[in-house]
Amino acid sequence: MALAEAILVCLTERPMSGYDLAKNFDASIGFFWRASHQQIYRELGRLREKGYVISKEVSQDGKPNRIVHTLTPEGKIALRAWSKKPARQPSLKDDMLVKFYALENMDLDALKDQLTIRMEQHQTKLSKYYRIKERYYDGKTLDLTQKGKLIALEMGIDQEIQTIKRLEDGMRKIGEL
Amino acid sequence: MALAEAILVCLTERPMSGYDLAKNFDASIGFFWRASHQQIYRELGRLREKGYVISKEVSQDGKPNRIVHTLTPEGKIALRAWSKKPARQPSLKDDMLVKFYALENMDLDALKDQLTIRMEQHQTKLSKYYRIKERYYDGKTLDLTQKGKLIALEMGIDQEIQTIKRLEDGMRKIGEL
DNA sequence: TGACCTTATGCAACTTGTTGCATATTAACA
DNA sequence: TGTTAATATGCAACAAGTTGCATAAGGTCA
Repeated sequence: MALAEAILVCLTERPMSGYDLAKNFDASIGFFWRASHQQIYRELGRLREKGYVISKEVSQDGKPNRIVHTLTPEGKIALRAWSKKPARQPSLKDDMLVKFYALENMDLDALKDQLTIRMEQHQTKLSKYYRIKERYYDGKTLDLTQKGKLIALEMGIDQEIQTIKRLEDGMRKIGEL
Repeated sequence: MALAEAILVCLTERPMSGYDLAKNFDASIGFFWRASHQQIYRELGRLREKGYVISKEVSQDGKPNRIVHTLTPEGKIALRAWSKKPARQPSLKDDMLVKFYALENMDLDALKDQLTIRMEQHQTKLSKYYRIKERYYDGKTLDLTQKGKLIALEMGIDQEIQTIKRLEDGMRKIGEL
């Protein structure tokens, strides 16, 4: 389960509240590991129990109190240990591929519409990646942390490009039937 | 939830037992939607409750009885209805990308080993796909059912090729650090 | 003034997926 | 003769992920 580790990774940067983490997941590490705020809060509870983070309530005026979570040395050790454990291969689960597989039983026009929507979604994601790359990485001097993030980002970019190509190809093929 | 539909798709071909379905998932549709036999049996129970399949016990001598599940007209209608519902975009969840993202906190040598293993796994999958393509599809006259399966297979092939390239690229990049 | 958005946290119920185990029969093997 | 593999089914417990809701303070818009 990499959610715990994804949270620990975020906390290496700086202490954060659950809310901060949820925002962070939406914007950066969440490209590679999606999680809802409910999941994050539950996981933070477990990380606290294990002693991988310590949590402190901070009062703010006007807004509700924040609970800020800080990575402990034990947490950092756990993260390092995780880096040595084999990464499990991601499960290729895709409705769309099942639909292609079952083409005979499908409504082709509906499938084409879905393909179009999917292509747009991937295009949106790609544009987002490009914007981040330009803004934070292009033409900058990068340290190791940033270089790692850039590699991950570039892998994400390639993945989106290839996915869009593949979907276009699928669209062409069902058009030729 | 496409597990129910993946099972229904399999049953459009012919009535099958849970065991047959589990085998089938290992060999064909499971490339795109993985499921354990436990999951399949549980889901078959639900499909029976909804009236999408009917189940009959068939005695065999020597071996334990099989429970053979047949798709009902209601099941076929449900499948058609599903084909019109938007496909949800697959969640890109990948340990490896999280590890790249968190490069600074990772053990680089361990990461390289993991990359090598991952590349081999994808290579194995690719070879499997090629064997199936050669054996069942190349140079054959295909009906609509088979054409759909071929498109899905070709998308799978492309996905594996691109993934391997991407991993090689990542390997090269961390080598250059 | 009411409706809605943002910040901030979290419970409860449910579905989905994984792991481990249990049962039963036959055939092949060493 | 005992072990293992293949066939065939399934429960139980747990982990992970989703959906819906609840709370609470303040700000913005019409």
